[in-house]
Amino acid sequence: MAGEKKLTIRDIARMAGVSRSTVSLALNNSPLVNAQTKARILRLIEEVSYRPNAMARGLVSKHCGVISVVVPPVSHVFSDSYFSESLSGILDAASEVDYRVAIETANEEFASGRRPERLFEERRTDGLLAVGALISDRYLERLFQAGRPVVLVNSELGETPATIADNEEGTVAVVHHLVSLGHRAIGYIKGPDITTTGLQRDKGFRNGLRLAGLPYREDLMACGDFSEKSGYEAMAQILERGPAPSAVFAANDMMAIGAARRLKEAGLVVGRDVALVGGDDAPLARYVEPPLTTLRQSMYDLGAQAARLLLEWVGNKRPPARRTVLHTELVIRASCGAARGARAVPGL
Amino acid sequence: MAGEKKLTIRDIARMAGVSRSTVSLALNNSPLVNAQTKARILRLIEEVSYRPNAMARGLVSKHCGVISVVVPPVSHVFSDSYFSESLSGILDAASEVDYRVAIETANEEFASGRRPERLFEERRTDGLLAVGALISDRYLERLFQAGRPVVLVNSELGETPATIADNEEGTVAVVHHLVSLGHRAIGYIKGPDITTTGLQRDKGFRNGLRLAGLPYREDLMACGDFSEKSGYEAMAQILERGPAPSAVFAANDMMAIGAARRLKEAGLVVGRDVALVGGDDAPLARYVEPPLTTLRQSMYDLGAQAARLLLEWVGNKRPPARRTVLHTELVIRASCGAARGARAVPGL
DNA sequence: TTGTAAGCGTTATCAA
DNA sequence: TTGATAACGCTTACAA
Repeated sequence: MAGEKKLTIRDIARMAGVSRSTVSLALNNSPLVNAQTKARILRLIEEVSYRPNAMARGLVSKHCGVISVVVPPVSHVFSDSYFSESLSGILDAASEVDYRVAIETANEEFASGRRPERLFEERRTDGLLAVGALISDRYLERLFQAGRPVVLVNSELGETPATIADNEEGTVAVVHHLVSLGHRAIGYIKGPDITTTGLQRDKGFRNGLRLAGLPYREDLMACGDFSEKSGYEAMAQILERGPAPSAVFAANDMMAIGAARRLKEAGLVVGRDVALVGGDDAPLARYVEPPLTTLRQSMYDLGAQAARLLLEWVGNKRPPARRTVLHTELVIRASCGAARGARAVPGL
Repeated sequence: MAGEKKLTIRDIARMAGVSRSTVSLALNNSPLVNAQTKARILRLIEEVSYRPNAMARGLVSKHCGVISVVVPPVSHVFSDSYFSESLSGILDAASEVDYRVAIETANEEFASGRRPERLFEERRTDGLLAVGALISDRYLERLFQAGRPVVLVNSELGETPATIADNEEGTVAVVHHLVSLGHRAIGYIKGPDITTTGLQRDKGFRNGLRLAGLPYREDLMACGDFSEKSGYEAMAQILERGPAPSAVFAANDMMAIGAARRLKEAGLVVGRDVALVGGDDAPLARYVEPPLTTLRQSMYDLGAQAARLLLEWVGNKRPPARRTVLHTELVIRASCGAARGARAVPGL
């Protein structure tokens, strides 16, 4: 449509009556160019709306202005607030420094086919962010040790730089809260051992019991995989073994919601007969009936912070501090039994 | 770490004892190179794991291997299945042809600052996908008319190529279903007029009533903006005006959930006293109590299909057919009153 | 079928 | 302070 063909730095140089390098210097805001000349060139550039070619720039500078976010290959991965919120944080942090964000799905051949290293080798990305990596994702450590800029969002993997939430401390607080409400037999739906969050919350749960002088009861525990279904099944197992505990802690909200479904089937009313606590503060948590008490970790902040670390690294060529820890927060809602004096927060 | 410095096409040429252009031809699978030579070169490339520099390639080919997805600037945009599912579809379609996907947030200055045109001019993207664009997003038409590859996901904007769902027909089916259950007074929570989906469902609702020989009753209608809160408030308005209708259609699931909250406050039981239907089949729809009957549109498919169209366009340099229409599906769950003989689908 | 050479649009080096 | 000129790593006519 637009009859004009693409302008290059040559055209600008000619139009401004200077050389290409002068234009380049002006463009990159170098102090080596006369302020007046610079202003004149920049004005011209604005007028004719010239845009430097990013690929030509990148060819020389060795930077492409893109960071990549690796997410698990689940089809509805972004429906999970865990990922969607961290992505929002990442996008905001990247746009602050005019970087673009690309998404990579970690399908089966991703690690085995050395896709991440290819991304770097082909110069398609300047750095990698992995959200909710599993401890089996060794390729991330491999990348880090090869000197690639990599930051983990909410997981720990050896020395690889990461942002994490203090889920262990938070879970101690969860137990403390339940105990303070008078609960002594606390059911536990454990998260997967291959996730940092699962491990952290497990440690916290056990510590919490210890601090309260309560025993860790295997008969009240069952394992899940963070899915709703697994929470339902874990709850079923626990109920089969004996009388229902007066309180249940599930390592995340989806499992808590599954557990609630099973409890309801057993004729128990969550919030009255059984106190229930989950984790993550998923959007769903406030819509279920009753609204779910949960251990909130701000995935938005974890994502944004990780992106900032990564971008700094890319800029400085020097890895940042190994870990950044953000705080979790216990959000008390009706599922915990407001009647017993707990501070309740409305569902919406 | 790795002591070896980056290999270039020169190195490969030297090692293989051929010229650079031969390597290039082999790399691009050209028929102009001897099959044996090609095989030998490719084997060598594999052995030494040489990776062509994408930016150098792009500088010549004028393609960067990236398409961009524009999403609204809402912080939790990906928590909305509408966006997250379409993104999954887009990712899968892009990976089929080894393209990468970048995310762009359409914040205030996005359109006014001509960000999208910059992306193209700076050669940072090969094409644009807009998910759930508003009819006020005129910049998308502008881009299309300037010859830029743009495809809309689930919206219509002049001649711009798009994939859409047949929400109008689907909504006619919704009304038909409610009428067949015996409902005559159907409450209506209307979606925003600036969205294609809102308009489609509005047309469908009116058509459905007309086909059933029922009047469109202003007193049973209120407008929302697709948010849970707006659904709650719209329902409140309708209830203030008179006796509750026996059925309510809300133009999307979040508004339906808000409406359910208000109905519950009014002492009405959804699925028994009032039939409720939403739209989108959000993940939440099956978790609320009772599970929500909804008009499903597969955002995954809409996204994937749009991405395929876009990528074809980028490849061929020729715009695809103007529109692709995918079907919606009425998913019947308990909120519609299984007791009246409707086919019920379990909540999970 | 293969090699030579001329770009692609920048940045960076080094004189002037 | 500015201007030639040489990279950057690849593709593609064109020649051999």
